Amino acid sequence: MTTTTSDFTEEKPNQSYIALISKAILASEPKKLLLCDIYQWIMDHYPYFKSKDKNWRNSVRHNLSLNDCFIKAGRSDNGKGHFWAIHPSNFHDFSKGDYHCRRARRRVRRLGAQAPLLPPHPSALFGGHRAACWCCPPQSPTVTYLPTRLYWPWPHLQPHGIFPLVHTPTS
DNA sequence: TACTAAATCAACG
DNA sequence: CGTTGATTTAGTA
Repeated sequence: MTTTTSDFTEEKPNQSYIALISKAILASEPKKLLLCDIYQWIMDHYPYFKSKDKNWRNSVRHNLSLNDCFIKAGRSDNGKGHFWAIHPSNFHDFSKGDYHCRRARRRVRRLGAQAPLLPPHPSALFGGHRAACWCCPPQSPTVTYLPTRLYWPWPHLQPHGIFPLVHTPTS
């Protein structure tokens, strides 16, 4: 049929940017995407964002940078920026459609407002290292922190499935 | 009303 | 591209 109903005025989806970004990332096989691919996924699935107005891209970048639930997961091969992934502490909730980012935002933190970061659940041991699993709910209430929020925090651990290792931050 | 999460606009390196 | 600040808006207590 013709695409004469080219939806000039497609309504903006009532989903948060966190939800949109997360869906894009989770829809990918390695569960990580480059910024440009996040753009593309959102445009492919929500025609509203195909408009000339590209301010929404700023908001996407803003959310990636600001929210702890997004972490950088390595660099692309040819300098197209970072891969973006879901923080393990949020992976399970996000996978089930709960996109509420309860944990603190980077930089903009309020006293006592930072929720404790959940550890990976020790489902197995590999080479003396605790195995992390992004796909299973955390089960260990004993560990109380994650080393870092910006990068995949456990370079020696592989989540459930095929994930690349990520360099650790140097700070 | 006050508080907060999210959205928006935008400067900067 | 990625961070960050400032401001506004929407939802809720």
